[in-house]
Amino acid sequence: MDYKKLADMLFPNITKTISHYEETQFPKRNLEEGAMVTRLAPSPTGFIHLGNLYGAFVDERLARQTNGIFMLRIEDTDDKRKVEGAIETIISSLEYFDLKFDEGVTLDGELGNYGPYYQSNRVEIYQTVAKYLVEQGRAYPCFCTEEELAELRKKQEEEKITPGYYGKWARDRNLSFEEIKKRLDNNESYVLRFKSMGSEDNKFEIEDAIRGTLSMPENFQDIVILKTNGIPTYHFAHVVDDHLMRVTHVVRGEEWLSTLPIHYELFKTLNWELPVYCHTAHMMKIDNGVKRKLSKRKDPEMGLGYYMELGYFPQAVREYLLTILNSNFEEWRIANPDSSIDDFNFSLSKMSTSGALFDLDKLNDISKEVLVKIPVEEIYDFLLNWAKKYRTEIESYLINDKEAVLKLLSIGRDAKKPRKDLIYCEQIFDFISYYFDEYFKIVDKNPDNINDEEVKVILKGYLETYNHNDDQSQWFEKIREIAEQNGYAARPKDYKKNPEMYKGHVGDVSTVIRLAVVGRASSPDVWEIQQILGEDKVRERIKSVLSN
RNA sequence: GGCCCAUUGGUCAAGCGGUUAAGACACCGCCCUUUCACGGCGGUAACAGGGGUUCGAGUCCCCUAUGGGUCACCA
Repeated sequence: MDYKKLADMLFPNITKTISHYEETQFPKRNLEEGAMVTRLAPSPTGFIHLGNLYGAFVDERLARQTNGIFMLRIEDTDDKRKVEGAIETIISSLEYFDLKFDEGVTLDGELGNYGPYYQSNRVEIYQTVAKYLVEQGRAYPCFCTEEELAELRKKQEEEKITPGYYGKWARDRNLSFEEIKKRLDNNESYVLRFKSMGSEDNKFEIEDAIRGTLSMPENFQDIVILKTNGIPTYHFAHVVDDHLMRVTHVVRGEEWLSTLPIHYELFKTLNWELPVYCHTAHMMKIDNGVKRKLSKRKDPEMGLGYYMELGYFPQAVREYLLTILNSNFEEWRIANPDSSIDDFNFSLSKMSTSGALFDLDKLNDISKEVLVKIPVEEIYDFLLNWAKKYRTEIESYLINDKEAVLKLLSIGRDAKKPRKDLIYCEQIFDFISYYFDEYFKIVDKNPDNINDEEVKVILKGYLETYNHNDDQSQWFEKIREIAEQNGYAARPKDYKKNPEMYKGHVGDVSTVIRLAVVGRASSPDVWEIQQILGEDKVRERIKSVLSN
């Protein structure tokens, strides 16, 4: 068989060679020693979840840490899956979480010299490589129809042998030139298959930067590399692109592990250097007591949009991700509470190989720690931006009462043991919403030992003695007096010693006041809140309860 | 079903042949305290099971179980 002739017949329009691309168009990158080139290569299905962010974060850390390149390539080789606006969603979601690309697809065009960065625009490149494989006798056209393949599979399953297109089952593997020409002239459609030389019985070893040495069987399937429409499959595009784009580290989910032998054989056949593979564990979710992989269909709350709508801070999410990404991060953080995460030495070998369950409690806890270190002005700005996008009805409140909001957010923050109340925007607004009359509402109940009559007595006394200019201790002294006058212990300790002597203690009294002013049984310091509310609002709220 | 990967408390996880098997989150209790939050102290709770190898096994080997992944002209 004259493979050269076959190649020319199959690809008459392909005139460039691989070395043209390797030497002229996509030469080796001139980066410093050890610089890693990573890529995020999503398909534009429009949905991006926490697991994707997890993987993207690995890419980003690696590139950032080594002064390498982090690029975005769109794997749009399957138009059935294309979703309108998906790319915008992907880019803006990642941007929200502070993941910025050095190269590749951006919101306004493409950046970098190794493009195009849409795989659909790289067809000529793939075909050039495919043509080479045909010339080498390592790729051939296959005219089998879907039905024929289904039948083949059925037969193989009945005989209980490994299904697939390989060896003697590869019907079109040894078609003669004339036969192929005849079918081509006949306009029959075909796919291009890779001719595998591997054997199921042979094993090979490969290093994975996360998992260590892997032992896998060789690939032996004649996989499709170009589909009927001339577009490559993932396997082929991955090998060609990551080689030509000079990617050094391929970070991807563990679902790719089982196709690694295919990629391995492709790289070897083309005599290209293998990238370092990094197969990450999946992020899992607990569902009816069982752990399972995150699913885009079943787990919309795992979508990044969910966190953006609730207004989680990117710093918090990044920090959380890092704790599950690298097991020593938390200890490092405790030792270096004020360092930037850029100073943390992220390491692939410290990554877990089993899937982590997403833990919202932990995220929230980390978020509290992170937010307490962010200046209130910054929190305010973030909150406002969030409101502009997701809660337009509260935007004007935040703007009109900016000073008050800043103060509300600051209560108890700069103490030696600062309060850690703030987690995410939705929660933050709820936390301060009592300030706004339109949102103020009494939601909790008075203590059981205090009936409505008693409540009025207490509030009446409070209103009569209230002086907005009292300092905090003067103010609380008065509350103690009210407590005592009405049969409550002025100090909780007294009450604990002799509970039968009192109706309750000063805490009960202040709860009544807190409820009238803030609307909730739990809140930061009432005196501070009152100072922010202003005298009129305080008196109004007390009066309103009294008049009920 | 074949192949591949995984398996330490409720969760995330240290651990690389000898440890009282760390730590964090969650939970519970106590303390601080006018509530809450913060903080402090303490507590419950784990090596999936069975065989080996070894003086000694969470750590090495084998089997089983469980979970996950993958077996497309999807990525």
